[in-house]
Amino acid sequence: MKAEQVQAEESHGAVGLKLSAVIKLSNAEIDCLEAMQKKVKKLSAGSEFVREGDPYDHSYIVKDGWAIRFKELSDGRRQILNFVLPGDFVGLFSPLFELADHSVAALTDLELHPVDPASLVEMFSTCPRLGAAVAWSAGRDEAILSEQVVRVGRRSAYERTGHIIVELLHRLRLVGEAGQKSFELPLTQEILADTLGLSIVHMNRTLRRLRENGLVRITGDRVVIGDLEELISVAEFSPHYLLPCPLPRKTAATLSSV
Amino acid sequence: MKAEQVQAEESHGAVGLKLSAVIKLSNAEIDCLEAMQKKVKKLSAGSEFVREGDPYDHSYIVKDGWAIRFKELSDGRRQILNFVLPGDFVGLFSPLFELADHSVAALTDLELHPVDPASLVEMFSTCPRLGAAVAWSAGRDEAILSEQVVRVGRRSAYERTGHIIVELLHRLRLVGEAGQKSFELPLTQEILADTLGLSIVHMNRTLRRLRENGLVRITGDRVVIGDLEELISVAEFSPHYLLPCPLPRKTAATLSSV
DNA sequence: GGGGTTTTTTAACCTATGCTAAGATGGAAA
DNA sequence: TTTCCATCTTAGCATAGGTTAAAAAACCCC
Repeated sequence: MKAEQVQAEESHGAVGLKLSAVIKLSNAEIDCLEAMQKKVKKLSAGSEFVREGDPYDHSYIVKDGWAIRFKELSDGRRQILNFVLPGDFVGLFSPLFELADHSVAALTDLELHPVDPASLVEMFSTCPRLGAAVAWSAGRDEAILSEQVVRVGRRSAYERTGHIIVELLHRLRLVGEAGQKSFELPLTQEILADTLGLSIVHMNRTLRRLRENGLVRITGDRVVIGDLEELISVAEFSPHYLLPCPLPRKTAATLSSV
Repeated sequence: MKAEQVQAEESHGAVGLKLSAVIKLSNAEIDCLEAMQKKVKKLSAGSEFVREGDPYDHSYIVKDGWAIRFKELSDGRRQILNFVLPGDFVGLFSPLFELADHSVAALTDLELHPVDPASLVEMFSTCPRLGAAVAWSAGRDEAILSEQVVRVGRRSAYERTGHIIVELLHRLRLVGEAGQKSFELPLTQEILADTLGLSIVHMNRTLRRLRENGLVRITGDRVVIGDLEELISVAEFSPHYLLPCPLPRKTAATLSSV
């Protein structure tokens, strides 16, 4: 944990860690990134800080903690769209919309950096390479959402569960929050069920099966993966939608000409 | 059909129609939009023009026809992520990625405008308001994908089917391709099933039920909605994630200062 | 450290949806 | 016209996953 902390500091927060996997950050870009992380807003676990149908105000960068983006139906059914982890953006495009199309709630105590639209626009024009990295992050979020559609639409409960665990492992590793085969998972089985489109009871059955097969053990709020290779194979997990690929040459050339 | 054609011409293609619902296009912006629609690439129905795992090359604007974005699992299961309609962008962010994370195939004969990354970047810097409208379109695509997660994760087969029909009605209306309660639907029940995460047989059963209840009738490749209010209510459909809202005042102010 | 709340776990039973199979329909090609 | 192939439709049966209920375990808060 200490080592992770230090590395995070050196990389200017979780978001710095994430983006520096895409571009090597210059000093100007580091300054720009730091400028966006001046303010800190603290929220406690459970607070719903974006509500579907309400007017948007800010975008945020998550400094620390977990959140969920979700939608609810009138009879109480809830679908979680995605987990929001340290280094993630919340509502990056929101300045372009009048009203929020989904809600966001803190799963743990949360530290956010509010980012106002003007400084975002400025960032895109003064640091285009950094802007491209941020846009990469937005594109990756969309890829994660796509994978969520496949998970929920075409995979069995067993496959879904394995798949999201491996996804979280990869995403958390990138921001220095996971070991080789384990990580903190600060959420209940109900939350998992609402993410994977399952009932709580079947979620529990499925986790038991994964445990009995030696693939994954969840104790308290920690996940330990017993057989990662087998899990990846069962879930048919391919990490390429998550990987930070350094900007393609062509794109880099285009941008640096600005 | 004639009237629609004419309106589309006046608005500089389906994409012009869509974006002009967000910002009133200036002459400079119209020129910029036209410049992106110089080239036309024609593809015939069934051709898979983006393949998961292949390197990306272009972004496209759809001039005419339908396509699907989808992913496949190794045993043949397929999940369609979204339909691509006239006026939509394909792979807007793709220049930022090395490899495609999903495939795209033409459902009908297709006319595309290839857009090269350099002219996109230029568009964002020379016509920021147009850029904002394009970003709005990207954000809306993400909202559509979110709704797809909810559909597939938490709605019944009956609700899912009603919901996507109303969504398509709205999306097509915006680009002048749907009447008040009917539109062309150039796809098989298999495609619908792969969109909604259902088996073909159950898709058929569900459509029969909608027909028997007088909500929707699909004949050949045309959808006619019998009772739109009831359909919206059954599906718990709310259009706000699709609506073109003129850019919020604050955002417009921020952008025009650039 | 005890009482209350939330979460997990299990069992028994039920249903929406999947699967297999086979006939009907319809359009394209020859 | 006839043939062929894809698509649609229906029937009958199978099952993954939902529901209800209730006990056990874990977690809080005084």
